Parts: sequence; structure tokens; C-alpha cells
Amino acid sequence: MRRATDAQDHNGTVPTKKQSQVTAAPTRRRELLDTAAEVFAEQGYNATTVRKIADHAGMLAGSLYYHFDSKESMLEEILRTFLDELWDGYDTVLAAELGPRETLRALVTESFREIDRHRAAVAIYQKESRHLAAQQRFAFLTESQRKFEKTWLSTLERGVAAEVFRADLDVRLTYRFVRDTVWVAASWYRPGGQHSPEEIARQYLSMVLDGIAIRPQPLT
Amino acid sequence: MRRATDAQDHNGTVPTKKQSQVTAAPTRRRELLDTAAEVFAEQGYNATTVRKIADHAGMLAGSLYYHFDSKESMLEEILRTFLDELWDGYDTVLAAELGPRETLRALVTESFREIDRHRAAVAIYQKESRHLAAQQRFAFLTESQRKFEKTWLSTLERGVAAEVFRADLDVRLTYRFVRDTVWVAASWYRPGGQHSPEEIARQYLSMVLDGIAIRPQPLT
Amino acid sequence: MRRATDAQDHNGTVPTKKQSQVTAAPTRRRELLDTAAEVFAEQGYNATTVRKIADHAGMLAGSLYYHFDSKESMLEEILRTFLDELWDGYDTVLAAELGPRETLRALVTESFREIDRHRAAVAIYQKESRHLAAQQRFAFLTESQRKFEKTWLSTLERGVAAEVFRADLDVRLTYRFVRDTVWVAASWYRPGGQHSPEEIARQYLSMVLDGIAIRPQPLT
Amino acid sequence: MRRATDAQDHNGTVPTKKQSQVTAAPTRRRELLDTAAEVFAEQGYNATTVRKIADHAGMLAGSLYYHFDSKESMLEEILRTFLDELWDGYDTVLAAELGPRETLRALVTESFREIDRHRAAVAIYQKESRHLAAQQRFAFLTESQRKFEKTWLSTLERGVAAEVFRADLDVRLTYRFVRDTVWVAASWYRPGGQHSPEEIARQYLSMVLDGIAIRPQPLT
DNA sequence: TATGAATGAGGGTTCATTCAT
DNA sequence: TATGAATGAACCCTCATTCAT
Repeated sequence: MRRATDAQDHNGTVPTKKQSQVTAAPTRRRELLDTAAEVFAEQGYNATTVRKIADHAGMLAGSLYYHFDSKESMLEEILRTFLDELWDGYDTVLAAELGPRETLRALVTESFREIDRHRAAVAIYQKESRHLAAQQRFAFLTESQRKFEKTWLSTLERGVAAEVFRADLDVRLTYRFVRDTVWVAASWYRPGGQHSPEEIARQYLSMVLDGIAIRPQPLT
Repeated sequence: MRRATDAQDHNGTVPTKKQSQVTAAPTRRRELLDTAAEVFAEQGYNATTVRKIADHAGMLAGSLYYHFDSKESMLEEILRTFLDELWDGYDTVLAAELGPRETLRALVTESFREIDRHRAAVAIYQKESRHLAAQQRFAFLTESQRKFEKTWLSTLERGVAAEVFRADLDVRLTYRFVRDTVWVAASWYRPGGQHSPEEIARQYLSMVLDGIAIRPQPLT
Repeated sequence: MRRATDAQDHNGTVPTKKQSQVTAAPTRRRELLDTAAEVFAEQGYNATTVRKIADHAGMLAGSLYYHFDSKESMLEEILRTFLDELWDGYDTVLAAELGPRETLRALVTESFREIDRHRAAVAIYQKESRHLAAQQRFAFLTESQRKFEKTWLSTLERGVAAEVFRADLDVRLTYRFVRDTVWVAASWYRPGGQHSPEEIARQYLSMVLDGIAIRPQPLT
Repeated sequence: MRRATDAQDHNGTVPTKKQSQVTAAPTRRRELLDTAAEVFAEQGYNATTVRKIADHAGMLAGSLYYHFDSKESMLEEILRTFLDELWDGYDTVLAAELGPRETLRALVTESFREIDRHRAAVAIYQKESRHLAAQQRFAFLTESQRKFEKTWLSTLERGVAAEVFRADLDVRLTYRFVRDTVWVAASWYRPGGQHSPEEIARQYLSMVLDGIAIRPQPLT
């Protein structure tokens, strides 16, 4: 867990209380990162020039280097911030030690909340994480993914053991199914739309758990 | 002649439907496109240099321009070829005028077959189509997407009307759910793996239709 | 900072009519354009590499793109600036509504002054305008040429009507004769040489009007 | 006078009688050179790709290399052929040892005949000779130019001495005036137009010798 | 004689980055 | 903090040329 700059550690967990910090710097930093994330998400990391980010932020390209070491460090900070917060949420859920079905429900809901909060970051993660993972600097992505997989797989397995989830399905396949199903939503989700993250979570869970087909009425 | 031919021998022998004449030119063209698609899929279109493609093909960067107009035209041909074939398959399915449930089953199965055949192209489509669609040249992507949406939505609606699919779900949400669920598979699918496309389709359909939860045994 | 400044100090201090404010930017721009024009004129536009221009300007090739959009846009600006100034001069002459002979004299003199001021641009115009005119971007060349032709032809015709110019010559031929005769001078003219533009104009006019042959003494 | 290929010497003087030679080769060679010259003249040597020439000739770029060593050798042969023929004509004129006025008349007429015969070559010469002259390979251009200058200057000087040409003009200026005046005609001349080369020569000579102004009627 | 395919040396251009002000 | 100008590496692409067939 090398960190490019020290400043980073400081605002990793300042999401809800904004202006509380006296120094304006972290706020500006966050604004710039949000701007960058938005552009990265829309155009792709590679296709995004530093100039475009600067344009959106109303400054010149060179000026960004007063705030950040490099384009890549911006990307890193965006993804790290997102993942840190995601795991805060997940860890809280896991700490509650609910049953498998409730755990799954809670994780999915938490995921949609993160999509709501970090839509851009999630979209970036989706598109870029695979080839970024190759770089040493982004090893934390791989690590997070591993934790992620472990968390979900074990939840699913607990569910199968408890006869809450079907046993006739390939667990890895199910895992991918659930995982993708949730996260890809970031590609079309627009915060402030007609569905709240919780409402979307409810519908998704309903589909994932019970399917989209009407069940044949059993006997009656 | 490095990796190119490896990927080649696998799905390279598709010209069964196209030109029976084994003219060298089209073959070489296809080989190069397959190579390019592989690299595009792995590293992203923007991050892929023409040089890298040429390396994989065992030639120099400039030599590619004997066969193609530009890097972009390679991308275009890759996507077009894929979509053309996809719609061949879909249209055949639709022409059969099956019931909604069977149509959905057939479309999903066909989709996984396309993923099997054009994994790289699908992955590229997934990652790049959004921002490519802005360009006039790639307008066909938008058009295809529109047809796609219409096809799936109407199938789902027919199913709801026929009381085959649940009526309590937002249809657009369901559409996105099913669509994404299927296509994202391209991001992890590896042809020649332990599951055949049909087997994966079967399991996916089972999850999508009936959910992953065990149904509370009625009566007993 | 090699040759650029040499050529500069010579005709570089022209901004008397433009912006009195000595903002650095426009000056730099002009310096670079003068450098580029010099190289274009000497080696031909196509044979001139952007790197050569940069070398002459004492910078790297890429740096030119901070100031200009492209090599072509440099060419465009060079030609446009020249033609704008040329027409400023011509229009002033025409506005004076002199007789045909005086008009011709004034136009020729003005032309040599422009050659003196914009020798490089004139040389470029001479060599490249024909095939540039095909491009939409350089349509202004064709337009200027049309105005040019109209101006000269009408002056000649007025002169013929007024029995100042010979009537036994093909007017178009005469037009080309005068036009070429003047402008080709740019190919050998060197500013600061032994003849001032006005002196050259005088001699040229003498040849054009009265010929190089000694007239048979008419009776006396 | 180095020559790239031997074949060259053979068709230097075959212009009028085409198919007389048994071997078709030289004819093909000449055709290709004519094609090349046309394209060079229209688009400029540097802007002309070998492919364009080949297109015009109905073959592939590589095939030209069966006939010629290089693009540059084509250019060389085009210019050499033209200059050889030009000097044939000039030398004939000079051998006649006419008076200065008749010599000038004959040289100008001969020049227009060459323009008629080798329009493309003349245009190329006009545009490219300056920067080609720097290359060792094209030293013959400089040499020819020197001879040219000597010929014209001495003719003019003889004329001044014989009180046939005006003495009040700078001879070098007059030389350039006459020279340019004639040759630039290649830039607009179209063979087969309404004026024959001889007719154009006559009018040009009239302008050059007597001017375009009406002489003030002396006494009467 | 001509083709098809490839080479390899640039050429124009982009862009992340630097740095003096 | 931000700007303006420049760097330098890399990128896409072009093109004269080669060569086996």
C-alpha cells in the first residue's frame, strides 16, 4: 500500500462532512477529483487528456500538477477513495453477522448505495480495472477483488449449506452472475433518477432471488 | 507469426458461410483482424498501439496499412462483423416466432454462442461502444443498440402480457438486468473452458427465470 | 534562437498598424510564422518538415503545436496575412481612381513593395497556390485571384479604351504578361539588395510600358 | 553528364517518329515519363507519390521500379530530356549568328515551342529547379542555367552595343525580365489552345520590345 | 513485365509533464 | 495557486523501395 502523496490519507474518509475542515485545499482537491472521475468515466481513462480535465475545472493543464503528481495518481486516488468507502460499508455489513440471505440483501443494497455515491468511480473501475491490475501501483485493485470474491463466495456457500440458495448451480457462475448484475448498473445509472438506490436494490434482489418468471402455482 | 495463429486455429475456420473460395487475401485480413481484436480487448482500444498489433501479427506497424486504412477502420470492421453475425442469429430466432419464454431462451443461448465466437469483439463492444457511438462513423452501433432494445423489450412485454413473466417489475429495469447479465459474461468467459456456451446459457437462464433462492416448499 | 531572429530584426517590426500593445504572444507568433515562411519559400511547403521549422526557431517540433494547430494552418496564416495586406494596398490605390496608366503604375509599385515586405509569402504563393486552391481551406486563394484578375483586366481595358494602351494585343495575354512579369520577381528578389522596390518598379514599368527596344527616331 | 541508365541515351531524340523503333520498350518508357511529368507538374514533385503515377499509368507502384531506378531518376530523366532538346534548339539558333534583335526573336520563339512540346517538364523545372540544384545529382540544372544566363546576357549586351536595345536599363534586370516573362507562360499555357506557340511568341516579343503603351505620336 | 506484400525511415501530431514567473 | 511556453517520447500514418512469385 504505497501512497503517492500524504495528503491522500487525510481525505479518504471525509465524504459526509464537507466544509468541516478549515483548510480549503482538500475541498478543492476533491472537486478536481470528482471532475476528473466524471471525464474518465465518460470518455475512458486513456482517451481523457489532462487538458480536458483542466478545461472542465476551468484551469490550464499544467495547473493540475500543482494539486496532483500525475494523471495516474488522480486515477489511483479516485479508485482508492471509492474502494475504501466501499469496504467501510461492506465491513459494517459483515460485522453484523446476519444470515446468508440477509447478508446478500445488505451487500447488494450497500453496493447500489455506492454506485449512487461514486457512479463515476464505479464506471471507471468497471472499464479499467482489468488492465490496470497488471501495474504494481494498482495492486490494491487485485487485492480488493480477491476480498470481494471471498466475501461473496462464502456468503453464497453459507446460503447453499443453509438450504437458502439453490444447490444445483455452479457457485462461481452464480457469483459472477450476482456480481456483474449489480455492478454493471453503474453503466446506466444516473443519480437523482426516478428510482432510489434502495428501490433498485429491492427490484434487483427480487429478480436475483426469485427470477423474472412467474412460478407455476404449486398445487393450490 | 506469433500469437496470431494460435488464436487463429481456434476460431479462424469460420469462413463456412462466407466465400468458399480460399483466396489468400480475405484470410489474411481476417487473421489480422482477429489478432487486432484480441489486443484491443485485452488492453483497450486507445491503449493499443498499432505497433503492438503488428508485433502480435509478426510484421511491422506500417505493413498493416497495406491491408487496412487505419486503426479505426480495423475497429469498425471488427465490430461490424460481429454485429452482422449477431443479427443473423437473432433474426433467425425472431423469425421462428416462438412464445416469449422460448424466445428469451433462444436469444440468450444465441448470445452466449456469439460470445463464444466473438469474445474479443464483444469485450471491445462492451468497453468502447458508448464513447464510439458519438462518432458518425460508428452510428451503426447506436442503431444496433436500438434494435436490440426493441427486440428484448417487446419479448419481455409479450411475456408479461402472456403472464409468463412477472408483472410487478419495472420492464426497463428487467431489460437492463437481463441484457447486462448476459453480455458482461464476455469479460470473464474464455472459449474452450469447462462450460460450453450452451451450458452457461442454461444456467444463466435458470437463474434469470427462477432466481437463485430456493422456493419455499408450498404445502408439503 | 538561430536564424529566426535574424530574419526577424529585418522585417519583424511591422506591428505598427496592428496592435500597439506589445503583448508577447502575437509577437512570438509572428516570429515563428516568419521563420516558417522563410523555410517554406526556400525548400517548398511539402519538402519542409515541421522539425526543420522548429530547428530554425530553436525549439522542438512538438512545441510549435502550442502556437499553431498544424503545419497547414501556418501556411494558411502566412498566405492570408500576405493577401490581406496586399489588398489593403491595392484597395487604397483603386480608391484613388486614377487614370489607367497611373493606376497600373501604382499597382506595380505597390506589388514590388509587397514583394519587399513579404518576399517569402509571395514565393510560397507562387509555387503552391495552384494545387492548394483545390482544397476548401484555401478557397480564399482562388477568390483573391479572381479579384486580382478583374482588377488588372479592367485597368488594361480602360487603358485600351482611353487609347493609352495598345489595342492590337490580346488583353488576356497582356494581363498574364504583366502579372507574371511582376510577381516572378519574388523568386530572385532579395530585400536589402542594391535596388529598392520603387527603383525596380520604375525599371519594370519602363520595360512593360515602352519595351526594351530602342524606338526608331521618329523624324524629329 | 552522368546518366543513370543507358537506355536513356537512346530515346533522347525520338520525339516525332514514335513507333519507328522496333523495341516497344523505349516507347513505354517515354509514355510513363510523360505520365509522371504530367503528375509532377500538376501536384508538385514532393506531393506526387509513386502510387499516383502508377495509378495514372494503370499499374501498381512497385511495377514502376521495373522501368526506373527511383522516383528521383524519373524526375532527372524528364528534366534532362527537356534540357537536351532545349539546347538543341538554342544551339541551332546561336549557330546562325544572327543580329541581336533577330537572335532574341528566335530564342523567344524557340522557347515557346519548347513550352508547347514539354509543358509539364517546363513547369516542373520552374517549380523545383531551385531546390534541386543543391543536389549533386542535379548539378546539370545549374550548369544549364549558367549557359542560359550567358547566352541571354550576351545577346542583350550585343544589342545594347549595337544600339538596338535600350542602354538605360540594368542589363541583369532586363535579363530576368525577359527570361521570366517567357518561361512563366508554362504555368498557364495549354497546348492546343487558341494561340499557337509562334503566335504567342510574336505577341510576347511585341510587348517585350515595344511595350504595351501607345507611343506618343511624334509631331505628325 | 507486373503483382502483392512487406520494409523501414521518417513525418505530422498529441500529450503528459516540467518549470520559470 | 495558476499561467504560458516548452519538452520529449510516443503515436498513427505515409511512402519510396524491395523482392519473391
